Amino acid sequence: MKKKRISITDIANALHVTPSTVSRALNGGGKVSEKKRLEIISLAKELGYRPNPIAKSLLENRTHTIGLIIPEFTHHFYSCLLAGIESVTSQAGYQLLICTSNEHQMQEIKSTHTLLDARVDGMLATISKMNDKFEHLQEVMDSGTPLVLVDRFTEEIDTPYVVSDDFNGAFSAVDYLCQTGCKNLLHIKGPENLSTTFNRFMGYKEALRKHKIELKEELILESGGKDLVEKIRFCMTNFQVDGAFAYSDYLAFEIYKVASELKIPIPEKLSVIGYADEPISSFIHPTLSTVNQQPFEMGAIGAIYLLNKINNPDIGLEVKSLETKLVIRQSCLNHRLQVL
Amino acid sequence: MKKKRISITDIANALHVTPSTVSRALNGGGKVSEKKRLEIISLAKELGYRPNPIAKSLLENRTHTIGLIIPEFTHHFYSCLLAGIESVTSQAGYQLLICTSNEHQMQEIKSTHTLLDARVDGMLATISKMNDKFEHLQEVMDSGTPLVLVDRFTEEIDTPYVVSDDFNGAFSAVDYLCQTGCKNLLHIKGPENLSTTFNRFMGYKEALRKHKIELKEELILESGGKDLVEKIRFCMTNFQVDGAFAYSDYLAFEIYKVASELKIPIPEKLSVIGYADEPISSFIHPTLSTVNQQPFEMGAIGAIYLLNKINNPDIGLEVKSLETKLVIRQSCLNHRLQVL
DNA sequence: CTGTTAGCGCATTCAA
DNA sequence: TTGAATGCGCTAACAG
Repeated sequence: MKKKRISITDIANALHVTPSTVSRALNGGGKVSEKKRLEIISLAKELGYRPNPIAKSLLENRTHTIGLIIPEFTHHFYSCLLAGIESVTSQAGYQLLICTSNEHQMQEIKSTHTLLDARVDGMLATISKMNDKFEHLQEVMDSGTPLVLVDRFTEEIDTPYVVSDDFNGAFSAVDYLCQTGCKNLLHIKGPENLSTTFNRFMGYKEALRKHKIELKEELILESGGKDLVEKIRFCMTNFQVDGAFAYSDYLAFEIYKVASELKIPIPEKLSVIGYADEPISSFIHPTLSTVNQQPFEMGAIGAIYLLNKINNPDIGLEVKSLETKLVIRQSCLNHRLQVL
Repeated sequence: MKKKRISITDIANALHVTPSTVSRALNGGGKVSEKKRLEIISLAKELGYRPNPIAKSLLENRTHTIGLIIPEFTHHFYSCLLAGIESVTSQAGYQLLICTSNEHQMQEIKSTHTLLDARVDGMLATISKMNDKFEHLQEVMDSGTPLVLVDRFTEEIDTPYVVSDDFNGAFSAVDYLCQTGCKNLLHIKGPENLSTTFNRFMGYKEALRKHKIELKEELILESGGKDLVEKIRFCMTNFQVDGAFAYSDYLAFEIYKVASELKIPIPEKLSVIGYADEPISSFIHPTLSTVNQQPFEMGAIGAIYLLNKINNPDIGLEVKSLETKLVIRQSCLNHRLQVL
């Protein structure tokens, strides 16, 4: 059984004063005689008094709690995001209430309601992949609860966000491939309907354009279906692919598999760049070049934006497209680059 | 500004009844005339009324919230643990309040206070590595807040826990190495003062004893210092090491490095087994054999124990040593096993 | 069947 | 300087 915690009234009774006096003594507000003040404070300490934030929440209509919705926990990207968020919220004295959507819109909607019901002071959300409706987010906005979108965003909702600069991240990767001499560049796209998928694809296209390389539809693969490996195999056997840029590191590993099967050496005959800088990337053989999205910073900045908006609701719309870092490892040739 | 949510009183006023009546109508308790009941319910729905859990918490002295303390977020193990916990708690209608200790005792102590102050209904904790004092956990116990220890535990605190069966996990790994013919078995120990370090070491010893292999002190390495790689190199050059069991996958990778440097082929001349089944293990070359600890299950069971204790404080002490799974991959020879 | 009263723990009036 | 009263939103005991 949870023990009753000692309350302001308990110590008031013990000292034959009223709760109001104790409250004042403890909070410094109002005037309390020095003698009583010291008595009260020392007794409070002795009894291990700790104010009940629940009561204060009810009174102040705020909870010092921030709600977080993420698609899932087990991807390294989200772990880092979470760590970044936690580092700033805990610093600022806020608690973190966490929900997962499992990438399901239904669960995401449920989570927003849970967090709204919990009266969180603000909400951070990475919206799930297949979102096409945003009423639940609008509801959050309408309730007056500050909302910040992280990693993924939608133009439907007019609220601060922090995303990764996918366009330039992809551009820098493909640009590098082109600079090192690749001519036939495979791209494996991400899930449909995701802004990140679109933006990385645009970055890919832009880099090709810069290098005056014709865009070949047959080198652009959707990752959705079951037959991805076959499609990759088909491409690599028929189109002399010498460079590949994948939407994710995991998709890049699919390329590794096919290359190994077809005895195409990486990076000698094929340069590969993934996306996300999963820790695996630096352990796999050959180590995978990739684009680092700085998820920790993303989380931290998102949390800062949220705190800003909580503390000043009229603040202007803060948005950020976070710079990425191209990490070149063994999966890319680079001697041709040095020649340039 | 956070908008005032509509309350039971609002709808009471609108309908010219008292809040009590509304409360009864909405909760089904007590008698309310069918007519009023329907009126109230329909208006509540129309106005989007949602009960304020804060108020209920104050009244009931419980928050439907569970506090969680983990060392950090970014190791895959903890992500899975977290996912396992979340799956159970969300199912049961509990919220998750999360704190990190960053493996620092000070932060862990602060976190317990934060969660205690938040009046969580129960607490799940993975105690940090260097813990030598447990007053803060005793404080949690004394407050009457159910506590369950996960992954790491201490005999100082008499409360339910779920840990991995490190002894048998290690035993099965080393037993396998012995069965496949390894004679000189290196072991890299984990951090000092950790029960897991001790138990895995005991499993190692027991397996050697079973196979009547003499324990050689010089083949047992501490992982603490900076000079680990040198110590591994020294061992491998001087003692014809043909099998290695590391406290973690990452430590196993250190062995990979030295082996590669010394041109000792894995698994032909050296079989290696790590611990934890990090996702990296199945991507690295050669893929690493390891011991899977079932972190998701661990989290889930821990959460179940906690819920049990919350719902029935007098329940007996539930403890579990979770079975591990030996995962054999390319880093171990196995043909000799098949001969047996 | 329904209204009144009281109280969870606290801070903030207003009076004294 | 201190106490008394009020209310945050809700439920429960009691009284009609």
